Amino acid sequence: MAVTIYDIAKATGFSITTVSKVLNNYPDVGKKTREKILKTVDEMGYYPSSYARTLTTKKSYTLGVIYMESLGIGLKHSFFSAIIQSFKQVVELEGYDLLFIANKIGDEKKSYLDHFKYRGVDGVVVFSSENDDDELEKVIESDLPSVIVDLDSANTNVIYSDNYQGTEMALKYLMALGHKKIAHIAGHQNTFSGIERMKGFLKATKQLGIQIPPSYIVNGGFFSVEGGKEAMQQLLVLSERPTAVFASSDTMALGAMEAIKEAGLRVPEDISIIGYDNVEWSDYITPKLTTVKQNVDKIGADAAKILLNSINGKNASYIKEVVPVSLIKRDSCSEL
Amino acid sequence: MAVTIYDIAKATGFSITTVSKVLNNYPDVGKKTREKILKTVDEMGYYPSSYARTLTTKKSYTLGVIYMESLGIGLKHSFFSAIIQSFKQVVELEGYDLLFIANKIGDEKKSYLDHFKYRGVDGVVVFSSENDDDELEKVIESDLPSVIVDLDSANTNVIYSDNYQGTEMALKYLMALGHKKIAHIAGHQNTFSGIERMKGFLKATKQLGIQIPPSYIVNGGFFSVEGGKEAMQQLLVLSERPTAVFASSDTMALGAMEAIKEAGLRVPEDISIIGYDNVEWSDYITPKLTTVKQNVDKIGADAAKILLNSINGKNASYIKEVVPVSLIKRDSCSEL
DNA sequence: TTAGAAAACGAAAGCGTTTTCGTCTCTATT
DNA sequence: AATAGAGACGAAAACGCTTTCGTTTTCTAA
Repeated sequence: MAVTIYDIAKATGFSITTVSKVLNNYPDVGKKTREKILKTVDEMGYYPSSYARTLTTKKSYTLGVIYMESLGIGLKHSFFSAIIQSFKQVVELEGYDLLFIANKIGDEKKSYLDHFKYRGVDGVVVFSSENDDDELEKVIESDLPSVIVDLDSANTNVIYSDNYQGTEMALKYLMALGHKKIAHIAGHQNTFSGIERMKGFLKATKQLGIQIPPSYIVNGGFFSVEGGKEAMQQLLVLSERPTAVFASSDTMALGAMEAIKEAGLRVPEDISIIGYDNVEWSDYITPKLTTVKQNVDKIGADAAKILLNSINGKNASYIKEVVPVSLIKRDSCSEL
Repeated sequence: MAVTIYDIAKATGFSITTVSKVLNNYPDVGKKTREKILKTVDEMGYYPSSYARTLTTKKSYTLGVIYMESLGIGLKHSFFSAIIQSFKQVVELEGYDLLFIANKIGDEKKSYLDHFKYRGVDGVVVFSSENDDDELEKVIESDLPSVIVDLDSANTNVIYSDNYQGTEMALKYLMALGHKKIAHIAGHQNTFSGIERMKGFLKATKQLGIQIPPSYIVNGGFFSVEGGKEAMQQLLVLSERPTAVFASSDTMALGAMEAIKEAGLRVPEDISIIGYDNVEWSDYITPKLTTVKQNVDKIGADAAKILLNSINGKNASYIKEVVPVSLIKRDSCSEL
């Protein structure tokens, strides 16, 4: 059907070897020959077959991507889609395409790893905050170059935001405003960022010398608005109500704000709120949400660079990169 | 490196033909043979090479996806990422993987079409609202099966929301509330949805028998918050101010709301606002935004089905599917 | 003019599959 | 006992490319 290297050879009168050579910029081919072949390639609309090529070279210029859909968010989560976007932009420069796979081949359910090997990807990037996934673990421990975003692991390259710095910044800011009764709406504890931010909260709070009663730490579930709302309601009925709340995500912060409003209180006058993520709409809600911003562009781009280096054998050992975050001060916090 | 069909053949003492046959469920192989081979396949951790397989079968079980990044939104746009998500889920069932390509191979910039052919994809899905893209046109007009989302074309399968129905519903709703002075903040007119909603507005408004002065139609740019705000500001200085505004997107509606607030007016008491898209945060802002919801899940899933049918030669001619929308009534509109 | 070096080119093997068609061995039928 | 047919299996070609290594041609210098 499509025109092959043989057609070009026949049309030009040279051998397929020579055609292949000009296609791959080999030096040992005459100038006139090269020009003639190139011209014919163009005229006949020839393009090589990536399959045939990969079959012999063992290099597919394809990167596998996994993202966790288990929470039902997946691509819709702007945190991930933004990272993927910037990731894609840098790998493109090197000629790599992205393959989103299903974890089944044909009829049988196959593991991600098997599927990636089947597809012959050169490397894998995984976007996931979720701990303890067997399939994931197999990919990480395999010899396939990989980088994993927003999760820690000793067995491959990792990159994630500095959750400790983030919580600490938030806490310091709140304390600078005079708050001492600070509560934490935690993200799900099966999630890397949920755990880290919780730990960060505990640590920073100790360092900064403020006492946090256990009742000030409530679980907000899977980073949902509803979860944040319910968590806040628990906080609201406390005899000694917190004056500020640090939520592990903007969605939960939003839920918390709703709960506060429904209780007839105001943000930030009665209770200050600080979120995490700086999602698109955090600047649009009322009051505008003060939040910790993750550097998604840098995370995506650096993840790409790490993976590319790993593929090219330039990484001696596994890289662990922790990306700084920044505090976006808006209107949801006020002085006590 | 990896174990091939030859290794299985050698280990079991059968020929590669027979091995291949059991792998592909051919009937002419003995029961014991089949079992033995299957066992060895499992033990040796064999998986076929998709490249070798595709090379002979011409079937890659790979679908190309294009989405427009020109507006700088791309994957981040929740409208697209939600559709991709549901699209992916149905094609996965048939064993297809998704390939996100760059529009270059190696060093040279190549067209999407060339790249898709190079990669040997079985079909292409394009997510784009943008008219007049040359590269896109080439893909659409090619013999590659394709489906295009949120854009109209006579040369391939298309699927999009019923923008006429959407605008009409919005307008009727506004009129039922007593509004007659209704303005439109239009989306960019190089965009399919921008154009369609504008046309829909004109048409419905005529049918419903209300007069709209030209000054009531303002351009909101590329569906940005900023653009919506500026557009609203133009509306605000009119001698006869509209009492309701239909914006072509939630983002622009949000911008409009900001402009109104800054002008010291209130939504919906002074001006009613209705958006389009039902983005995640439209339920979270104050007041909660009344908006037209697109059925993204259905769009994605049906796009997948259409493409799959097209690949399997089941579509006699090109399909055009228009998906109904629904009106989400919230708090940003009130009776006049 | 000629030997040797450099430049151009091609033959062939190999990559890992699928698939057609042929061969061989049974079993069942007459 | 002979034979037709079914059941199992394998040889070999084909898919489209890359790459090594050898061969031929052309050029340079003595």
